[in-house]
Amino acid sequence: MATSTVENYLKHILLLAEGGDDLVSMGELAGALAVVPGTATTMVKALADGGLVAHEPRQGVRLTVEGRRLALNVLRKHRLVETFLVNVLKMDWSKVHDEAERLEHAISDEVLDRLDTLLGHPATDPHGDPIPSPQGKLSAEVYATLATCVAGRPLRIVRITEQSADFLQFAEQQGLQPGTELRVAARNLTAGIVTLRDSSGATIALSLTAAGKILVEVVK
Amino acid sequence: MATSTVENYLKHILLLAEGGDDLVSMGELAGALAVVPGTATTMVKALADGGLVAHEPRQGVRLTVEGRRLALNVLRKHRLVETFLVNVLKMDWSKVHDEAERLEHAISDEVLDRLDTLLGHPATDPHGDPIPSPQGKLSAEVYATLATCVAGRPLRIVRITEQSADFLQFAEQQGLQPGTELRVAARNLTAGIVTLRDSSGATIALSLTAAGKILVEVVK
DNA sequence: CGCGCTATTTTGATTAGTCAAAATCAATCT
DNA sequence: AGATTGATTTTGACTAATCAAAATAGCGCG
Repeated sequence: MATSTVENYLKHILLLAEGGDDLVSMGELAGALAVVPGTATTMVKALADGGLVAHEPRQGVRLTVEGRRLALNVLRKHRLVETFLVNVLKMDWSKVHDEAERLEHAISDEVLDRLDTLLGHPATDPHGDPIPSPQGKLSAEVYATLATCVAGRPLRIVRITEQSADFLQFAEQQGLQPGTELRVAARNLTAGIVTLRDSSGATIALSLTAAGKILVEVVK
Repeated sequence: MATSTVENYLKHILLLAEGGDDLVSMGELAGALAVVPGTATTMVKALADGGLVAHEPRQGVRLTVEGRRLALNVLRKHRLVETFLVNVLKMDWSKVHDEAERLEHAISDEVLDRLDTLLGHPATDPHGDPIPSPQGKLSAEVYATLATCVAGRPLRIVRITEQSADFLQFAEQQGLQPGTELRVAARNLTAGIVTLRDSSGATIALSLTAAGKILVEVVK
């Protein structure tokens, strides 16, 4: 079994490779892991020996097929655990990241699957980030809804999944249409109300049901 | 923060001290932790430096007040996690121990509290072992019920918490009275049925409600 | 072409935890 | 008492992961 240090290196290489090409520099990697560059070099060479990454000296590092498989499994654990902590344990989302950072290395694949079932196979975590599928697909085409996103993150509306004229008209009046950028200001699960704030600073209140019809993506 | 190795040493010293006096020999400790005796000696001296245990050379080791506090916290995490895995995730109880062994070192005190609330502040884990209170009381006087115990463990009835004549008469007819030794043969939560097997090998079926009225302790 | 800047790699040292095997202690048994 | 036995402690060595600081390789620029 990979140590949790190894899992962390793989996960960060995956995340850093997402934006831009898939070759990650030692500087970036060391920064993300909060270690000095020399440490990253040493570890990456060890990972390369184990067949988990390919190291191009002085250029950077890239995941092998096997390394990517492991990295996606860790990322899946991280995001499902975050979803569990927010949706089931009602934890404040600002605290869940650190918690998930430790739990992602401690839970077995079986617990992972059972959590997934308990949560109803969510497609994104509460930040709107996509959860890799069990088969290791990480789709950027999966969208969160306004009902499942935590407050704070800048979002952009991509689709309204409700065709009734009433609803569409209401949405349009509120300025809620594909392309609109906004963020969730507050989310009250017990009251079933989601409050939004658009770029002009105006707030809009929506029922949880209505919010669930509006697909969004995270603005980078 | 104590490393998970330190937490494991403390937890095992606590558990080994339970039966008999509170001085634990290096041999016992090394055996429980699956390390060679020399390793246990080295670690125990380090723990003594940190004020977590008192080491009587050639005699054994005992927890300090602070060490006991930490050990009870770890044990509480272990047993609540086990309860969560069995009651919420419906995991097979034979698998939960190893899982909890890892998770007990990964969850924060906040998650611990929220799990406790989610589970309704259980007094014992699914094995019938008492869960230490948040204040660090580990009561041997807390009993599990036949409704909450997993199958397999040898149990002894200690009390029937139902005074109606009907119920007591039924219990007596089935040979279910304080002192009777038996074990849970099967437990079907969805059907709400618990099947018992007494020392003669006979089986008795009970509703979950009825089983919940019968307090038991684990036979050592 | 050669110089210097910056990122990367190498080197040497450190910490936590471990094992194997040798040394030591204490208690018992003639 | 003296020898034997069994547990405990000590010693020396190892692995994984890290840092600090020195060495090196590329790159662009004059």
